[in-house]
Amino acid sequence: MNFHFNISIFAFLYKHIFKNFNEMEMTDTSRKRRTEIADILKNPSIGEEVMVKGWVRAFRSNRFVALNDGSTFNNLQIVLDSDNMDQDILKSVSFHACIAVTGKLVESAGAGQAVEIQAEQVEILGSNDLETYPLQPKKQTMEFLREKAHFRMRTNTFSAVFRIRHAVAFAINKYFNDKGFYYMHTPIITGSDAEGAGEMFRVTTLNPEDAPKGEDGKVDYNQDFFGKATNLTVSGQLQAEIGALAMGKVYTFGPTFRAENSNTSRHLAEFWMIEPEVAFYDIFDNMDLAEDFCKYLINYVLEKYPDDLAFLDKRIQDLEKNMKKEERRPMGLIETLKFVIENDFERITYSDAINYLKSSKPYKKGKFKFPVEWGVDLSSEHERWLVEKKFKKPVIVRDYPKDIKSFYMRQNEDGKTVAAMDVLFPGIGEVVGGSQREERLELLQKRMAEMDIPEEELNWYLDLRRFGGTPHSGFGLGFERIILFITGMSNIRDVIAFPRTPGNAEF
RNA sequence: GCCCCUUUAGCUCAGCUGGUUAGAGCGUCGGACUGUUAAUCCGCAGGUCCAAGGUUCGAGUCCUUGAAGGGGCGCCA
Repeated sequence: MNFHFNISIFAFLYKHIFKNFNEMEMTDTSRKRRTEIADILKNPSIGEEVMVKGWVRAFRSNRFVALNDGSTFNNLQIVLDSDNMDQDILKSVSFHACIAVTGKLVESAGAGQAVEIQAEQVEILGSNDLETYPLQPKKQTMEFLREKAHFRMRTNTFSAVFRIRHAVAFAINKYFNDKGFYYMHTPIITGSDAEGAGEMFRVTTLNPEDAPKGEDGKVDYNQDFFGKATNLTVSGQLQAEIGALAMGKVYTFGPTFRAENSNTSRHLAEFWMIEPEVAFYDIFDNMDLAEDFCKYLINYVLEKYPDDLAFLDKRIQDLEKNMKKEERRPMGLIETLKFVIENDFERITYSDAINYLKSSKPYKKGKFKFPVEWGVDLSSEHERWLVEKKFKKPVIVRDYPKDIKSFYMRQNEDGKTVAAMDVLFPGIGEVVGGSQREERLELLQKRMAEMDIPEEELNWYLDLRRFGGTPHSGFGLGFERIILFITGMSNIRDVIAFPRTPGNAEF
């Protein structure tokens, strides 16, 4: 009785829970285990029968399919015997259709690839109607593909970009882990609006059309979800300092939101930022870390993703063929990346920068639009001149005038400057912004008062100085900006899957 | 937020000082093709010239306003 009961339970489970699995086995090609194309190309087992699944990148001569499954930049060639095939299936083998192929892996008879599959069975997993499908097997503009963001990852360019994006994200965690940093998650929703890094997005559950009002007629955020006004984070730095002053070395790596109306190829409203924060580090340790970190990330991609980089490199060269010499990049992509990791970043002070700019040709000829004067922030034309013309490599500028920088930066002995540093890269400008933090309570309080930052909001931050404080430093690195540099793409909207910018939040 | 540019076939573009039925390449579709590498070759189809208003005998072309996209600048990472 018991035995029979168990049997029927099993039959029930099999029938209902494993039903889908059972149905999958009905199709012949699905029964075998699928092999990823990256594995086949890395370690080809000639003569063996394999099954691959992927998307058709090209179909030539009624015979050759270039198949890509995303596991690698490279395609696998499938050879079809079109005469001895179901003609309906053959017709469905079209651009970007999804297919499963079973066949024998053989050495390729043609040039251009080492191995190929002699197809014995082809199954159409997802057909593709080319009369309505927007993508074409040809060069398409970035602007067009941006509008078709749900398809653009199927292209060589974007799949390469997003593989590299993954690689850099992984390398960031590896770098810090190997160096004994702790990965810290700082809040996405913050109750502090004193962070001073830009306009914030309000987070609320109140009905904007019918929000409760206080006696002063203003919205009463005491009745909001958190009992106070809250926003999306613009920086995890202040909270990361809490971590650094307890765990020594920490870093954050998460989304950041800025409601600035910035319309440039270097700004996003939602982007990812890496913020290491280290106890006992001064501004020079901080610069060493920033430089070593940037070089590590670039080197990691050069070592692990050469095929993707080579494609992006060639893509840029093709693009620049029709451009005037002075508009082209001075070096190829891979050449530039190698140059950056093999040379020291130039290190100058803000005052040096002003002097260099004042003795520059464009300054003397009156070509700069913005004033070059001690105390005024460098504008992007000045930064570009320093990086692209004067030094021709990344430049770290430090010791900025205190009046153009944030309240928490450590005041220097001269009484005029703070221990701030920016790392500037060719083509994209500021990639890193950081500083040694002001650890002296009185000086910090004085600075906050001068800049009208209420102490009550940041008492916890001041406590870090009151109780067991120490000198410490950190910086923020724009994740998409470093991806922009490594991939050689020219618009930041093309290195994030679903860009959020003023007036645009599609997908 | 400011300045500049663009908008013509599915995509990328040409279209002269306003003047017949608006063109090309690529793609699609149809055909050929068993060693191709965004294959190639032959053929057909495909257009509310961004929108609204205006000037004119006549507007893809000139003017005004708006929209969308791009580039530069500011703010920053």
